[in-house]
Amino acid sequence: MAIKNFPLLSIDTFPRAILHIDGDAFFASCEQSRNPALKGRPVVTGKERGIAASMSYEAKASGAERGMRIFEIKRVCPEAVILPSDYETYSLLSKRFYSIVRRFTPEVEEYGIDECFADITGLQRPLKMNYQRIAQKIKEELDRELGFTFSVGLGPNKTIAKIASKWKKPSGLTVISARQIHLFIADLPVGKVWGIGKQSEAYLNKLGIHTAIELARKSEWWVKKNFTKPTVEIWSELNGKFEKPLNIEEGPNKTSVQKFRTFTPPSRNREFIFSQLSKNIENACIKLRRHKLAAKKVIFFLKTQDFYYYGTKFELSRATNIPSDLICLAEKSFNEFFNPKFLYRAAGTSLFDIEIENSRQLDIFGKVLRAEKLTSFFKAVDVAQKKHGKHTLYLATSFWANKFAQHLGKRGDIPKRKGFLVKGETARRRIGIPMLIGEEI
DNA sequence: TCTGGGGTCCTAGGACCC
DNA sequence: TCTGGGGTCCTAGGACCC
Repeated sequence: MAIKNFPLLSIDTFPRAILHIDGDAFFASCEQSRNPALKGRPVVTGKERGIAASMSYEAKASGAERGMRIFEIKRVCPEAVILPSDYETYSLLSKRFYSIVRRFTPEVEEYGIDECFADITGLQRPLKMNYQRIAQKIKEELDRELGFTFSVGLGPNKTIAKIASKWKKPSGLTVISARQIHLFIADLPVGKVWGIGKQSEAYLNKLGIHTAIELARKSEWWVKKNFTKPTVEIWSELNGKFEKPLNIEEGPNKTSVQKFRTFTPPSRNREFIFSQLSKNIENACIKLRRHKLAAKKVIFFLKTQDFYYYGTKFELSRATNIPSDLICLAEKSFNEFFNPKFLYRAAGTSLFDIEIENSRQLDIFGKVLRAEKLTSFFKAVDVAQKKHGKHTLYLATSFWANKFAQHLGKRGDIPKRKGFLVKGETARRRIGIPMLIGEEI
């Protein structure tokens, strides 16, 4: 099964033609795209937490690196423009990105906010272009319409397409046919291969494997003996096979929703910590409602200053996306996982067993009426928030968390900058009206 | 590097059943 | 019951990704 050194042939066949498309310095590029004055200048995002999340190539050239402290960035690159992350804008551009790729093929996997896979197998004839030309065309449309560059890789499967898109950055277009793979993986450290993490890398090293080609050349028997499914699939794809199908379900096909936030400084104040949890529950529910989903299982958890997690888990009698239900539950169980002796750094919730929202479903106690009322009430809240801004209306239990956020002037409540809105989007204002939700609703 | 915030998938092993 | 073997379902937790 090991690959051999084939001579390079002029005709390369692609049993499957898979693209991996990656936005270059995506967050920073989004900022430059919406504010042309920033083009050509070093831009760094991540101001809100003091750690660089993304940076433009101009900033990278000055020595800025991902994960650096903002004060370090200022030292190595004093002229850098430092901005807070604005995920709403980034995901907006991300959607435009996917839709441009979908002009060419419906087989698109939205893999991350700044990257996707696309299957263009069999499109040469209908598009009257070879695969490389199709890749080129997609790249041109992305670069032009979004106002920044993308790096594209073409290969026989996802693993190789990933290697290809990374080959030349920024603004690269790299083609790796099955018979050229060995040229690209000969010096590639095995830990750089998509899906090989720290653990696997260490284990592979122990077995004497250091480069991707050394793994590719092992026998199937050997790989199956030493590894489980994920690594076996990677091995197979390094040998040019197509093993990992694209997950092309569009939009939100989530299996879980998590909202989690660290607060500084850490706290042992019960009221404050509960309020943080409450706020996260609210936000998780907003996310569910936005996608018309509801969850049947929920975990509430706290993270201590020394990185231990404590939490509790519930299965509900029916799926919900109503925060007051969950907050009630969190309140009742809070003492099970909160210990006033500990210092906490974060609180969060995770919702899973997700279903399509269905408010008509009767709960075992027949509380459907109240549930329906609440559902329509929170629908109205969603509408109001769309109009006035995300953190204008919130539950009273989240009051302290919101106060705290305002005080720090960060997170989620960044006003949209004018001139960058597409139709239907409004600039946001922050008002901040706490409201009480009681049983009487 | 004293450490964000979201996710997905896989596997081992226990519970339970015949 | 002293004695197997086999199946399914579920869960917790690990590993990995951006």
